[in-house]
Amino acid sequence: MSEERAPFNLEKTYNHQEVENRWSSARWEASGCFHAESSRVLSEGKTPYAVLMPPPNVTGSLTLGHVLNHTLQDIFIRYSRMKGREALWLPGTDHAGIATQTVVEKKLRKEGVSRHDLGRKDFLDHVWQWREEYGGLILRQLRKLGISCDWRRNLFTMDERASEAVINAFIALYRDGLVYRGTRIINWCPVSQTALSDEEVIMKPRRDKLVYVRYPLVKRPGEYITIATVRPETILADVAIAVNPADPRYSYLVGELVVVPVAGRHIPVIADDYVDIEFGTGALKITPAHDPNDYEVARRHNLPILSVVGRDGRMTDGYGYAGMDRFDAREKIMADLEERGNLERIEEYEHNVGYSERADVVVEPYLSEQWFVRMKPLAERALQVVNDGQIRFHPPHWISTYRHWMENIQDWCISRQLWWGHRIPAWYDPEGRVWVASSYEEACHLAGTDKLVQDDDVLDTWFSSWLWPLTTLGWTGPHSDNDDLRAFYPTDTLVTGPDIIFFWVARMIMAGLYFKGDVPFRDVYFTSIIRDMKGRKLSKSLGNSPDPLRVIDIYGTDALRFTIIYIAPLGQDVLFGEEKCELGRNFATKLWNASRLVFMQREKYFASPETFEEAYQGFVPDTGAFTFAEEDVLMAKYHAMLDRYHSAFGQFRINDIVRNVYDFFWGDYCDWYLEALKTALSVSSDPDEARRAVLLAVHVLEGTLKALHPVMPFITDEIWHHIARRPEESTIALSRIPDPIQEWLDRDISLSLLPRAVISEVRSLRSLFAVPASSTAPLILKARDGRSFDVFSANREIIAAATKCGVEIAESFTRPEHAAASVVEGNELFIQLEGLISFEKERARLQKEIGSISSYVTSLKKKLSNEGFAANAPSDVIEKERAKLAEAERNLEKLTINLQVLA
RNA sequence: GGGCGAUUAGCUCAGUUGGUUAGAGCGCUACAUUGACACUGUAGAGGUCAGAAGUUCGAAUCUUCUAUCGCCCA
Repeated sequence: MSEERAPFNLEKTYNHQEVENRWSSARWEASGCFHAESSRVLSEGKTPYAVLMPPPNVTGSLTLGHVLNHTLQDIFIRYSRMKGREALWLPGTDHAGIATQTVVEKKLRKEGVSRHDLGRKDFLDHVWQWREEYGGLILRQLRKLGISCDWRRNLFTMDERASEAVINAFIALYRDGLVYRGTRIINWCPVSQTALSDEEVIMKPRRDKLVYVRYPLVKRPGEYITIATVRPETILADVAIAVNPADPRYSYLVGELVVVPVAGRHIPVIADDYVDIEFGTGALKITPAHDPNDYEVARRHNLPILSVVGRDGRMTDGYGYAGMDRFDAREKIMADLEERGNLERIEEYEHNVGYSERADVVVEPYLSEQWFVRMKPLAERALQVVNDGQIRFHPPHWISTYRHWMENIQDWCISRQLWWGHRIPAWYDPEGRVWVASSYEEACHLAGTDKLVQDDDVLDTWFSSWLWPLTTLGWTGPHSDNDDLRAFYPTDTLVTGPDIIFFWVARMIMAGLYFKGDVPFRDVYFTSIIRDMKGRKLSKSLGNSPDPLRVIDIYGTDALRFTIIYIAPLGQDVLFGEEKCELGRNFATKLWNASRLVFMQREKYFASPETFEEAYQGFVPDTGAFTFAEEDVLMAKYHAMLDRYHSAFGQFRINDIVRNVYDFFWGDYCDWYLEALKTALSVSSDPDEARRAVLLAVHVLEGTLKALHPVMPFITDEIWHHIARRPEESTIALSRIPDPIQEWLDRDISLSLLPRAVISEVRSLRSLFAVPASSTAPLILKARDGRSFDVFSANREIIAAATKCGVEIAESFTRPEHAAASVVEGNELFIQLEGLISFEKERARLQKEIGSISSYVTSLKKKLSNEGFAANAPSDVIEKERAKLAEAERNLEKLTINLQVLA
């Protein structure tokens, strides 16, 4: 326990690097302040709050997307912790099957070795070694963000515990008939040489050639059917020509045979509703091995299946193209078709083509035997819980996207022809029968033989990710139970990008319901997509993605966190440019300097830290002790800020939170209150009064620091440690954020706002008449009534300092000559500017002012005399309009008199 | 083709259930540098809220259509 004596004030200038290093995550982590315990929920009755970190890919490095996502999660977690909940943030990383295997293979290739040279076991050793060396990068970078996870619970999807869960989940689904093995056309990546799920295929527009090809009719010499295709190389695998049965152009040909160009085979003309009469020529070639729709047509018509493209994307046909790349074969076959007279014409054609997400090559629809998860039974309940609000989406419009996907869901291809991943727990006996078991021994026992061979394939990485809400809490299979699960499942808020709503969010909901019988989380916050200033997606190839670590070096973590939240409204894309971080940096500097001012005043009026702390400890703001109007305004604005703050959290409007605190602190606290405080202290002759004023300033500063802490954790902890001497290991993160007090919210501060209004008006007039800033002008205030008079009197010095005027508060009416005059809520003010103003100018100004107020009065009168308005508008609205009118008329009258006096 | 979203000041965006003479930040203009802060302060200019029609006493806000842009799914 080191008791560090905090200096009584802050350094002159704010140095974010020094402060952020001092409160680095490492230090927070060392104190264990971010650890959560199930016992505090189960035995001490604390309310749990849990967040699952979407596990970043181990091959990844920090992007702005991570910054936004993790800052949001940290804000939720820190806020909940500061509300007194047992806050658990579960971190981890994802083994990213294809990406990681690709990275390691590339590295080995440089050393001249292929994974096949090494063999499966040695290759996997290399992957693990790579992961040990480089896989921690992303987590180290995340720590720079100051995020407050319980790092003890860090989980990797390939860890033993997580792997056990994956295997047991697979087995349970298999036994329930929800996992099956089947022959299907799947998305094949010829580069990674593995199957992909539909979600791993990115549709991209591509300019291709639509080739019109003539198929001669066997029994009608000289006649032919023309089809249009973008994949002429698959002509070699055609098994039929299909037409729509309702298409009169072709109905007479159904049942006849045509000759496949180049191949020379005879294939039938068939009729099927699937064919679109409008598209191309209305006749469609059927190539079941290379198109999923054609595959279905072929099955309906009992047609054979021919394949001409292999696993590596090269041709495998028997017509002389074998070994050629599929795209080269396409060119060659077009030339050959032309030579043989089968080519009718070629059109330019733009269409969407599927690309492999990782390898970025055109995926090949490929017929093969794979493992699938039957999705329909899982999707029904998963859709239900979102429809009935057991899980809420923020913003809610994502529900429609989710619903649409769930209602049209296809089975999930989960096998991957990779080595890095969870190997499928299925063994084949010599007869080819499959045995699914948790181990070889168990499989032998089931099969009654030890001559078993394990399936070579591994499971899709998302097959482990969909169990994340369970595995992070120690679940290893359907019968798992432990304190963490009991305390923290279901978790509370999931923060993720809408791009993985199907990949991950939907599947976690399915898994949670299926394996645990309950939803995995209550609220899903979908983050904004970050783009560059031109609105383009951030990408490595465009070179338009700023390196967050560099931005942090320049502006500071707090500044980056603040800025990205400030500019990222719920559910909207964000245009980010580094220089926007000036906003956050400037705010951090403002916070620092304002605190320094407050601490300077504290130093002036309190003899020592001890005397201050003693007074501060029992301090409660008391309206009776206020000496100037801004103290009253401050407290009302402060509580209004807290009120909006907490309700914004309830509504997941995180960017409202920062705007709210920013506006309060900069606008009210600094611009108005601190300026008034400086004057009040300088003219005060009562040290007790001065001390009370300083205590209030610190009180509101501390509350604001707490409210800001979830967004700017470093600077707030630093300043908080200067409010009172606190042990080094104590942290603002474990303090409580104040709640608004109703009494302050209800308080009418309209009188206390009068000095502000007068100050603004005088400043505006001074500026309008170009009164030199150096000259002091006499200002006469004529109060509307006794209460206004009292407020002006009590704040005379403050008004004088803020306006650089000698202020006289007049009781009797003495209209001065040579003055600029104005009215503020019925109170008249005159700035004597003899020799300084032109009467012409003042007259013109007054006339303009009177003109605009008159038209305002007219519009208000019109509104109020409208019968419909009187009959339908709520009474408080009518009251408000009446008050506006009365006010405007009063001002109008006084301005008119002023004009008459001038004239 | 289907679905979702956007369109408010030069730029980037707030504007929560309809009740403002429509706001902020940046940029711009003018003024202000020895007491917290130029990463600042004060004042100011700048908008027929994409267009049209409708609902309503009242529309940036609700409805319909149109235009432009973006995303997702065929």
